[in-house]
Amino acid sequence: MRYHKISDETIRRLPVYLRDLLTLSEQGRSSISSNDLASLLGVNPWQIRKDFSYFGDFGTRGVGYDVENLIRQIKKILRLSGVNKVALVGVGNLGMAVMAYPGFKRYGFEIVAAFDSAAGKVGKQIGDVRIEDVVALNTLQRRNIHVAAIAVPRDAAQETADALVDAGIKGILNFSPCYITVPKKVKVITIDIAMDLARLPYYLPGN
Amino acid sequence: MRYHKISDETIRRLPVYLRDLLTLSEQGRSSISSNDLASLLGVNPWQIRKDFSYFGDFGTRGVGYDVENLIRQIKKILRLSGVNKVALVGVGNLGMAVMAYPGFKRYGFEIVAAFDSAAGKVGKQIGDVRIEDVVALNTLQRRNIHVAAIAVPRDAAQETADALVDAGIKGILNFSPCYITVPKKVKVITIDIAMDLARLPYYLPGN
DNA sequence: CTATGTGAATTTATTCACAGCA
DNA sequence: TGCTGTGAATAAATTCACATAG
Repeated sequence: MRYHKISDETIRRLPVYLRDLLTLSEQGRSSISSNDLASLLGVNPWQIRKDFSYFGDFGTRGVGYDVENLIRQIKKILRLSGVNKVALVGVGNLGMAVMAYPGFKRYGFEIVAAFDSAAGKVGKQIGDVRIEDVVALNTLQRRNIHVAAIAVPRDAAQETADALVDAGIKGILNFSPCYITVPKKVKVITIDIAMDLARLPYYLPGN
Repeated sequence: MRYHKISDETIRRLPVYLRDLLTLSEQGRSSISSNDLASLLGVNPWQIRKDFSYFGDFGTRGVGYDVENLIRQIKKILRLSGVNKVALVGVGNLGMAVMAYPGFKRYGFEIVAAFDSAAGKVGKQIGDVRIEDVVALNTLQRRNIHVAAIAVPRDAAQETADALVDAGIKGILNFSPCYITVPKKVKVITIDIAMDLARLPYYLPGN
């Protein structure tokens, strides 16, 4: 193994590998070849081997990859080993779904705080989390929360992002349908499910 | 303009361009340069010009692009011009959020049917849509619905996809956290928000 | 003089083919 | 022999630079 800068495309694929490896682990599978993993994931075996080769010799030739070891290594690279505390801003329909989404826990994420600006929502209890007023965002730093999800209406997204940056947030998952500007040191990943649906008709047979 | 195969990357960006162009249009803006659009979107101007050049000469040199015309052209390429009827399978937390998501209407999508397997949910009315039993999926073809969203638990995703393919569905937006196998003529786009969150810690400053 | 449109150059990512290890 | 790991080949996407049109 030699040093390589890991490409963003590889980083994008790692969570997908991890997802199915966790499932395999739950099913008691201890080892898997790149071929089998590839057909499970719907990708090419050499893509998987290439991706893995960027950061280590994980496999055993003639055998395959050890599932548990691979999980450990991928988690380490993605920095998913511990628990990642996440704050949510905006507890509307989407925010509620985000809070209820069972997939996060699997990767060590826990939504430990929720904020909204509507007086009617503040104080309400959702599971273990009590909705706080957005003015309390500045408590995030001292509470050791470095990642936040934005699920507010478009017009409030930029000001929410600004407040989060002021509160020391280092990574933002943006569900609002717009581009937000942040300092370079802050990483933003925007998810707009309408954007994905919008490219589906292009691929449909002619009509 | 010459013929080029439009790359998937370009197709992925078109809905993002469209999103902000629609906002500009609502704000009454009639024309915009690639530079201004680029800074609005957080991308490079030449990327925008290159993308647009793949399918037409939309701009006016020295002036910029006509917003309304650009919207019309992008919609035409993405086949978003009319109304796209969408069926939803799985009306849990995520399914409810999908139904309530205001972003779809903007691109001409309308969720006109919803299905669930839980007896307690079947028959319930959500807005204009009455939840139907999944056994009624086979009515989709005659109802002229060609696109469906899957928001069922992982273990039910593949069988749901199979049923949708049998029902003549041509495009699937898969919210379930797994790969699903379908015939080549059917297009699947998988959205797993946990996958996006999972690569965020990688980009955070070292800890 | 401004801003588009596009070949050419560069960079990045994917695919291949096979050497090398268990 | 089976499957990984990886240089080399190929393909694809991005960036540049500038000719061209309004």
